[in-house]
Amino acid sequence: MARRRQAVTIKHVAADANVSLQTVSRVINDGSNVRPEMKSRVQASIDKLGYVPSIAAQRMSGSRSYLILAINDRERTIADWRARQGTDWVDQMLFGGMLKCAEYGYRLIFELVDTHNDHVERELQAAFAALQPDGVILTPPHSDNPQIVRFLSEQHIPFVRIGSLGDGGGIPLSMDDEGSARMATQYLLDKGHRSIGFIAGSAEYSLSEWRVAGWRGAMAGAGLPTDGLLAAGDFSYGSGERAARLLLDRESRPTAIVASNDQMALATLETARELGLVVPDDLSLISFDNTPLVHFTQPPLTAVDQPIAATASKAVELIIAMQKSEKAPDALTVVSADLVERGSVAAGPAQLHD
Amino acid sequence: MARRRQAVTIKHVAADANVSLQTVSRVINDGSNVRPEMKSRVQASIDKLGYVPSIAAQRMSGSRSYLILAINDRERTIADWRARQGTDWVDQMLFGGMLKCAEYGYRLIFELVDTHNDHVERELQAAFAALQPDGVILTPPHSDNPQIVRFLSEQHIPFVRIGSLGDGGGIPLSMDDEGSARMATQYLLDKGHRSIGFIAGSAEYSLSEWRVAGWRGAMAGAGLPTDGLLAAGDFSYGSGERAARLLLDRESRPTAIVASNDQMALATLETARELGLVVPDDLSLISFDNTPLVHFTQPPLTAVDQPIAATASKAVELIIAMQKSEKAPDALTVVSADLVERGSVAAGPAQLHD
DNA sequence: ATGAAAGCGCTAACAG
DNA sequence: CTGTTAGCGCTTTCAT
Repeated sequence: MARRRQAVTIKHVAADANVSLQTVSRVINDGSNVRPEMKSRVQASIDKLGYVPSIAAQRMSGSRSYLILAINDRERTIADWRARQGTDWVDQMLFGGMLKCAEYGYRLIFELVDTHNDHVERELQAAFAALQPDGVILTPPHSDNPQIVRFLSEQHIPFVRIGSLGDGGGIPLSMDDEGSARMATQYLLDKGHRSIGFIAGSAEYSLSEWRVAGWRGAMAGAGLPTDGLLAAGDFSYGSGERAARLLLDRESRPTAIVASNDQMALATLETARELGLVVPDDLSLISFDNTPLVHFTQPPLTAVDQPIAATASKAVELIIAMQKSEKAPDALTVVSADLVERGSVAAGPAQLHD
Repeated sequence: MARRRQAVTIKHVAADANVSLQTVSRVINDGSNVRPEMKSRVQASIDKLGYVPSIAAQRMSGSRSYLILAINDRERTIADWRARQGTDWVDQMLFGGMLKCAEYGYRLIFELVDTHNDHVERELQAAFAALQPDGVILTPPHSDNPQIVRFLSEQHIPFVRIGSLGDGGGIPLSMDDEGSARMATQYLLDKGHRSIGFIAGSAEYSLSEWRVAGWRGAMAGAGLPTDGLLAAGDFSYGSGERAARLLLDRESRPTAIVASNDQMALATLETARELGLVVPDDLSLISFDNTPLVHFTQPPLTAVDQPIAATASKAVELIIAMQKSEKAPDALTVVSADLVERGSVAAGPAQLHD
């Protein structure tokens, strides 16, 4: 390969505009301390020559790298890719994160990291040494991984922790899991349901307990008990089956169930069918996440839409803002979720008896 | 932000191993012209210090950037992301491309580019100036965009053109569209079908016509006519509906249909239902792509699996190989596709009359 | 408000 | 086989 050189560099621009390199650099960056007329002259040369700075050179000179690392769980991500069940977490991360990056001239780089791994720090160190990103987006369950959080804190780099309360550094960013679960439960209560089961997600994810808390809160608010209505799951289809069976085999089974993700909702749907229950007539069902499969079930699932794209977009904004201001936002940032009504919820007993 | 420096650089390694920078550099790279004992001494220091080279510095010094650009169509990609129908093209590209990159210490950067845009060249130029990638993966319809191909040729950089025959430069890489369509058609012929309709994809994609050619070839091989059995589509659901109606409203309707992608197959399925036809009893159906939705239809769709991950992986391999060898492979590389049998194909008339 | 000089981490080119 | 030198493109000092 021939030794590649930059086609047009800051030198060309400087020569064309008849100014020093420094002035061009100032115009490219904050633009302070440059007379307006100089600025426009330089800008004209930049446009004329189609100059775009090399991020490698920018990074080399101790400035920004314009790279943001989005770190996801390797095991889970690869499993999802392999399964081809339509889980679109990665897509939505890109949708929100990448497009927002593009607005600011940044690039998003995806990185898969094993949580269950002694070498996490080593892995991260390698990625950092190679890329020197300006910021990092952490997704669950990494957001609460102490090793990762400690490492990032030491780097003195802005990092956003999605689905974490943020103790130990970094910028916490929540999708309002508790509020969403409360909303979904309240929605069922309003429809006349009184006995509402809940299938929890993996305890490895903090958001799992928040969702449980939201459901508990709504039930308590309506003066209803939750005994025997909570079943543990781990986000997998199999765990959803077991949890659904546990809830539905009871003498007085719930008339509605909220599942902590779509896979477990799908399992619940299937289990209900096996038990001869019709959704939504005999059992109302709300799922979490709103991945593509909710469109294709029979009936389509009413679901809490996890605003992944909006959250990723927000994460990028927070990182870029913090890079400039040097300080993190003082409050927890929350991106709220919506409930998408489809066909898996019917009126409950209380409403039917009206 | 404090001025960030590399924690451990080539200098530290050189000092630790008591050799020159150059020797360390040699060990990092090809490793030629270094005595084994030196090499292992240097390697020991590298491991001890956890040294990883900065790609920015490597790029600056005129070497590789270890960055590969995967270019996708902006409009279509964003539409898919927004629709959340489970199209997993991007995921599978990452699955194959990113993991293969990681094996070689490269990174994959996703880039969205508008095909229908006068500024394509400008867009590409900007991405190149900023990142200076070592190679590019082009996906349809960009693979046959003359402006893009010309620009990349001028960059003297290896680039792979997925779904293109490759006139005008670059490394062509095919998913064997013609062969797959022939295989799917032959599969239906073997099942006893004689009247097999075909719904074509957008003419903007070369692969659309290859798929048609495969179908034609199989039909011709069986001595069967294709008159009136070809319907045009553009990969959208709506176009699939129109095409299906055209084929199924005929006096003597086909007993089987091959659709050029899943969305159009889904539309065909729905159209058949509206016409009171049962799939697969009254109509057999094979779709192309094998995106997640095929699992969720009623019945699940028998489909040609587009090996996107394998293709992306191959693309990365080709780029890296070419970077080293300086020369492109002499023949068209083909990644072959499989037919995944599900529930949308039944025996046709010829077999039933046996 | 502008310019000049130094250096980031690495490798190509050239010596030895 | 190994070391030295120069320079990639840019930004940070530091002058003016």
